[in-house]
Amino acid sequence: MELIKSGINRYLLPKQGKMKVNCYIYATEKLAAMIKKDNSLRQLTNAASLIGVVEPVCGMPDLHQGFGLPIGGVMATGGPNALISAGAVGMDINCGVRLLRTELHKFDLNEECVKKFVEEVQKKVPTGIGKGGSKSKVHRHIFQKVLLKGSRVLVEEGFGFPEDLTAVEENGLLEGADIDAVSKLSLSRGESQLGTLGGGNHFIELQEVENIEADDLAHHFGLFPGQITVMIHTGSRGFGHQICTDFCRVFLQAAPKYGIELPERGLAGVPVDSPEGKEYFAAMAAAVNFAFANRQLINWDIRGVIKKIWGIKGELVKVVYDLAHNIAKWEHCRGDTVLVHRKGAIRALPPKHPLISSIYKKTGNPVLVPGTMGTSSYIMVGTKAAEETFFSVNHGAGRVLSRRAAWKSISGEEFQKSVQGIYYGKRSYRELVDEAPGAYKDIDEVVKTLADRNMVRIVARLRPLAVVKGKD
DNA sequence: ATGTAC
Repeated sequence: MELIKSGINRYLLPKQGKMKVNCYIYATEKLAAMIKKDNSLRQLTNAASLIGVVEPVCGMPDLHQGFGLPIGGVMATGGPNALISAGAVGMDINCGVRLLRTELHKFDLNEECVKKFVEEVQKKVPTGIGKGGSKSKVHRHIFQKVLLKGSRVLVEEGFGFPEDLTAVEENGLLEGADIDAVSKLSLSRGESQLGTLGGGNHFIELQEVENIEADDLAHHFGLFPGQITVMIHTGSRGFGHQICTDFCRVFLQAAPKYGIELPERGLAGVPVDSPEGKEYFAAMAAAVNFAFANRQLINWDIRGVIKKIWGIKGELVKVVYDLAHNIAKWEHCRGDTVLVHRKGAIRALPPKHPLISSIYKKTGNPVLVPGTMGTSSYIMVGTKAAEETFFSVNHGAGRVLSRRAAWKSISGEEFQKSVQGIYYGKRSYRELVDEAPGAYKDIDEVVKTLADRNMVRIVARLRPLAVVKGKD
């Protein structure tokens, strides 16, 4: 597939065949070469062939093949033919990241309390998939309320502070959720999973601020050099997964009725105003709210751990920000209101944007980009130039090896070397190798791609000290 | 990502 260079770190995949709009891929030369190796460009052109799609379909520098839309894909739809696609949001609805900041400095930590942190978090937060990872401590009536009202419910129930809510995308609530739109199976899978981490790439990481690149912004975000932070990466667990599965089936069956031609099964979509489209949106919103609340509850557990180990009050552990990686939302961009599907992409609103939470009006919303379990994470902010991607930027490093390939090609020795100095508890090579840094692209290069285009500004870099991961 | 498959 031919990519035409089109400005700094940007390639045009021109409209051809059944495509209705152009695609843009954001990559350095090196990253573009990686992106060409899997099926992700084909998937972007398929998305660009859907009815009602708005130009351009975007591929982020961490782009890689997924189900339907690739991970790192952004697809907006609009106008009378606006389509909604469950596959273009992804299986893990509102998979996302929350960052906490403490008043601790790295000099306040020693090896012993870093280990203690991991042990205590493992004790408090259920991890892994299936039964072990699904022992929620909140009552069923809270679960149902959460689906409709988001993370606010947990604050009301005593699992957070009102201040937490102002530091969450959409204040932790996507309006329009409806429990009747959610299958019984989703509800039964979800009700025991609020406050659980999951497996795969989900994690809780203890970090230090290793470098600050924009003093003014870092100061506004409450960050200082050497500071200890905690990053939470998780989503809507089996609840969102089941909703995606349910509606992919519904959409696949309903699409012909609306005269929608599907370039591939994973992109199955229906008009957003159709009964099926409305029902999916209502179910997706419930999963979005579940995931915001999931991170809020884990946040609360971490406050407990920090208090136990360092004696620091929960109020002094603040939320920097919390945002979604997998979501579809109506957003205002370039004089239009469009339904932005982000699948492995983050919203990065520039300063003064009307949708930004008041606390970040002056700076733009913090953009949290996790690295891998062995490499640093980044905090950035979007600029006005991010308008060309519907204010979306890359969400992580992006896989370069599949799980199987990682297991086959990364040796125990290589794995150990790549996570040296990072405490990850009593987890084996076998359990973690598919998350090895070597299975991912170079986060520094990925982040630099959009920074060099001035679509983002780098604020700070966070170095991992310890990580809690679930068993698969 | 995920009761890793219907």
